[in-house]
Amino acid sequence: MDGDIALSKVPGKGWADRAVAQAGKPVVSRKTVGRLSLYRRLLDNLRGTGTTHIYSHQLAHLAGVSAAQVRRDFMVIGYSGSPNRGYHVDTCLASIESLLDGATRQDVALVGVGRLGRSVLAHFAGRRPLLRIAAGFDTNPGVIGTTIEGCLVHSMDDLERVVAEKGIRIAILAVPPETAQAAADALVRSGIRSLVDFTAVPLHVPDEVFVDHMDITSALESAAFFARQDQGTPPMDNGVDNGSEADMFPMI
Amino acid sequence: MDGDIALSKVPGKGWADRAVAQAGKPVVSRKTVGRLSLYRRLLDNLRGTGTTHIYSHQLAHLAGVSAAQVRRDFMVIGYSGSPNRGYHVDTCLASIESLLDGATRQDVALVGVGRLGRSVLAHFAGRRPLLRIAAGFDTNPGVIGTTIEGCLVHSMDDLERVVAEKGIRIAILAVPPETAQAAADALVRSGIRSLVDFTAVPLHVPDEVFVDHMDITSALESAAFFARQDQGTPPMDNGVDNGSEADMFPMI
DNA sequence: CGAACGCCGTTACGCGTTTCACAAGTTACC
DNA sequence: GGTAACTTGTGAAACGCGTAACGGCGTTCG
Ligand SMILES: NC(=O)c1ccc[n+]([C@@H]2O[C@H](COP(=O)([O-])OP(=O)(O)OC[C@H]3O[C@@H](n4cnc5c(N)ncnc54)[C@H](O)[C@@H]3O)[C@@H](O)[C@H]2O)c1
Ligand SMILES: NC(=O)c1ccc[n+]([C@@H]2O[C@H](COP(=O)([O-])OP(=O)(O)OC[C@H]3O[C@@H](n4cnc5c(N)ncnc54)[C@H](O)[C@@H]3O)[C@@H](O)[C@H]2O)c1
Repeated sequence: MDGDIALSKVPGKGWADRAVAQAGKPVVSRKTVGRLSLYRRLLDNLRGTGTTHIYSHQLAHLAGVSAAQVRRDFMVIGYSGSPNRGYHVDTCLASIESLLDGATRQDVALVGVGRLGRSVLAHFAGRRPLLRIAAGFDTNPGVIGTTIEGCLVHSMDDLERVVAEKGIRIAILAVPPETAQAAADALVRSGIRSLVDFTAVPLHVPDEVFVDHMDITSALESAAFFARQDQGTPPMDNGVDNGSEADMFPMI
Repeated sequence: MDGDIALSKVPGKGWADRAVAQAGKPVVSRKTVGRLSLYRRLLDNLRGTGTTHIYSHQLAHLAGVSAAQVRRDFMVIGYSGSPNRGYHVDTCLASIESLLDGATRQDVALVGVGRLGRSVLAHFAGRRPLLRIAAGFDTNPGVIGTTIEGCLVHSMDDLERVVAEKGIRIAILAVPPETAQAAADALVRSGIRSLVDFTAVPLHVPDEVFVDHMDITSALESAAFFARQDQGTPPMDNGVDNGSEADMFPMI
């Protein structure tokens, strides 16, 4: 895997690494994007409950991060809340979504429509209008041609053609480990830009391609290792920062 | 001194962050454990090909990390290779496994035996003798009582009892998001120590419990975000460190 | 035989991220 | 009006972690 270092593009040197780059394009690290995605879900749920404003430490508590982290993340994307009302849920949400979702819809390819693939498919079906799993690919003749959760499964032979036709730039890889690298190669050839990989194999792809490795094996083995240690989660956890533990949620 | 100036060397908190703790128990970071799990799989495959020795830069290439990283990781766990032969696959593997696997078998509980749960089950079935998914739990009456991949599915009502009986300290959480926190609470009550969470919800558990969050939604949204950026993963990749790019694999 | 090479172990360093801490602002209440 | 109690925003320290670099040591070849 490629670790999880951020992606800052430092052109010169010192430079304003945080905040917005001059071209309006904010430079956001990988981890920050992941948290923003989480904040978005939380705020979305929150809006359903009629909440209109929220403080950083409240959102932090929901997200399981520190309050300073929340404020910093919002600073990175250039969103400001009122000093005493906290963050306005609607505008905050809009600000995050304008960054995470693009202006146009992005289609995703799912390579390997097995158990895991189907689970992912079901989970994402119709959840984000601007992020749609638009095509499946497999080698199993029994699956090719069928439509699962509104997603048509193609043959792997058609991968490059379909990906090009639909302008797909994101792929989810859920094939058996042995065929993972070959499938990744095919995806790269067809011009993929981002890859979410579920195989246990570290893929070799060009540096321009973003890869996120969801290594379930490592996760479980890590869990097993730390289950034997005295303490579970040594590093960061709930930063109280300010405010009491009690009456955390009067919330308007 | 490390950073810039020796400011606070307070023994209470600064502490020896790296290296081994004095009690022979190595202090290994979460990320290092994850990489060791990866090395282990790679070395295991490698052994199948008859390879007996491997250099740090070769293993690094396979794992997609830098050679210095591999050497440091092995230093952390106290394994040394021969200066000129590289690392001996068998002994290295034994060293990693003695750290990752414990002395005794660890049983794992799978909570939520749906599509995702079944996929995980199939993936781990009989793969690690010392890490076994020993019990499933679900609320669906159609699933309770059945045996899937050699794993008997119990009712959620029996969770605390079965977990206690089997001495389970590790759990995989794959239930619908709405019920995730309640299931986590039940697991914590029954004395769980580690949790691999697949729901999109940030769980609130005591600090002693290790939690690894596999957030597929964030992963995909991050992938979508970076697919729109100009470059994908610019920073470090293949650490050449030394040695040429060509003839990377003469290998014995 | 010795010198040059290649790899390992280790230490020091640098970078990215997180947290601390405080100025500035806003509201509410006396 | 004044002040007390909250916020947010943000510079700067602290921290975690990966990388560069150097010494050491076997091997190999001149
Ligand atoms: N299930 C997990 O939780 C888990 C954990 C770790 C890793 N993984 C990995 O995820 C992958 C998928 O797991 P799964 O449970 O869905 O397996 P699965 O066997 O149910 O599904 C694999 C699918 O890939 C298809 N396929 C096979 N070869 C292919 C190829 N060359 N090109 C395209 N499609 C191909 C198969 O037809 C099948 O539909 C596996 O690599 C597994 O190791 C899964
Ligand atoms: N599938 C993915 O890739 C993906 C991605 C992100 C998140 N998730 C999450 O993973 C979870 C499982 O996904 P899935 O596709 O397997 O869903 P699923 O519906 O196929 O399986 C859920 C299982 O949990 C059981 N269940 C329901 N309530 C329960 C309870 N209170 N206690 C115990 N078991 C209960 C159900 O009977 C079912 O068997 C979901 O929360 C989903 O959001 C999955």
